[in-house]
Amino acid sequence: MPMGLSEPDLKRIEEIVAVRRKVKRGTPLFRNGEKFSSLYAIRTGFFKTSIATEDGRDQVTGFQMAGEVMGLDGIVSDHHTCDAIALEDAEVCVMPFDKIEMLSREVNALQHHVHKIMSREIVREHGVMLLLGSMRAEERLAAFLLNLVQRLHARGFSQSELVLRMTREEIGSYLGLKLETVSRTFSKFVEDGIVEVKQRHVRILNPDGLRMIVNPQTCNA
Amino acid sequence: MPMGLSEPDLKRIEEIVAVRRKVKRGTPLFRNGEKFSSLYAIRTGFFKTSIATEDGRDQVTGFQMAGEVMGLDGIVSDHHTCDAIALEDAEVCVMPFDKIEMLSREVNALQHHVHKIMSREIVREHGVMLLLGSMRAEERLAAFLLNLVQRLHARGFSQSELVLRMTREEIGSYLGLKLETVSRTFSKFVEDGIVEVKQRHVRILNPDGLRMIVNPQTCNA
DNA sequence: TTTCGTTCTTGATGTGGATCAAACCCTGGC
DNA sequence: GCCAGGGTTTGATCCACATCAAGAACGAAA
Repeated sequence: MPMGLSEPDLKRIEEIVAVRRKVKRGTPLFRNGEKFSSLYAIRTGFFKTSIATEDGRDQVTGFQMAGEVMGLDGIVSDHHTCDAIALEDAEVCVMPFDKIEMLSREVNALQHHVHKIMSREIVREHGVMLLLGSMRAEERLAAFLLNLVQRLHARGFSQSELVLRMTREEIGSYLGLKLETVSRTFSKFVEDGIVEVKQRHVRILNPDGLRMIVNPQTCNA
Repeated sequence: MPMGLSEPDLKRIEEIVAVRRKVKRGTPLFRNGEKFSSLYAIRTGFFKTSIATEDGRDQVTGFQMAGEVMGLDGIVSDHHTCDAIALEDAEVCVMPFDKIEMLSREVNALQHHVHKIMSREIVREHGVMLLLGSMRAEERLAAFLLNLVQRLHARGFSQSELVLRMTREEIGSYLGLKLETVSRTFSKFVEDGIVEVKQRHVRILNPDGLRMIVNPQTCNA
């Protein structure tokens, strides 16, 4: 949240995020088709969002962690267009969107903050399109790992160690790969001494190696 | 734009979209890295947006036509993060974003409209992720064609005939395919009697055939 | 009109990742 | 502790699309 807000403004924003909701692991926070009414800010836990087609195809569109916002997809049609599933027990702030709109008319900083959150999501998805459209399996997984640790590090976790909250299949769905390919690519990285993998525990031994794989040019390692 | 606005509100919105800018074919409306200040609504013409990596990779993130808005990516960092190139001579409305924010504080309908436009873009990109992540070449091209004619039809053009404004290579970049594959897939569709293709002129002979390819289940044809 | 450059088509061949299959390893429940 | 079942690894094979290559068709400019 932006800084430098006046006392009464802060108070009113706090009111918006006052309502909490717990979501058990494996359980949906919302589902495709449900009426949209609120955005959700993750307090604790880890989510995936995914869309499904009638013919059983399934695409994970993102993994969300503490501090990130879900539900933006629901604004346009007043209904959610994807599923948000908790990958571990989680707690979210329920932020009624009409209240957000009301308050952001009066608090400029909130208004701009909301716009930035939506713009950030658009830019993130551009990056995913680049990944899905033009990268090879190793590049995709390397980019994925780098992105995850970077976000975790920004939240005070290790730069080199992480616990995957999702299955190989979910990673594969997100990256446009089959789970076997994800597994093989992990094994390849281990062989090359770039990472250590013990089930869902990953330790990055050579971050520059990963960067090198994603972008051979801009890397001096 | 939403209906049912009061006379003075309409007047002020018109002021925002008063400034026009012409963009010649092949020319950028804005480029990655440029300072962000305005959103652009297309009046006439056709654009592509794309992102480029240092190592020469290039991903077309969308094709935009009359009535659609570009520039949303620039809000988050105050700088554009993609290139917008006119694929034919075009004219856009320049909408200063600070004015949009100012006015949308007072005109609720405008505020919600802006939110919907951003949400729509997020949902559109989810669809592209599904396409890139899980569809085969024929499915991608069929989905692409259906999407294009649908949008053109909504603008009063034919349901069955369209002129592609972009090259095979640009289509390929958007769909995560090489230009040869795009060309071959077109040829396949022609063989199957689904479309007629004469260079960039496409006539859809069997729209259900296309729908069938995209989604075999939900189709009775 | 001719010419040049870009775009497009088509063929031959190669390959990265999908698919199919089997075994292994955790974890949670009893 | 033991068992059941989801999750993971690894191998063998296949195939969709990429790559490489050569023309052909078209449009713009001279």
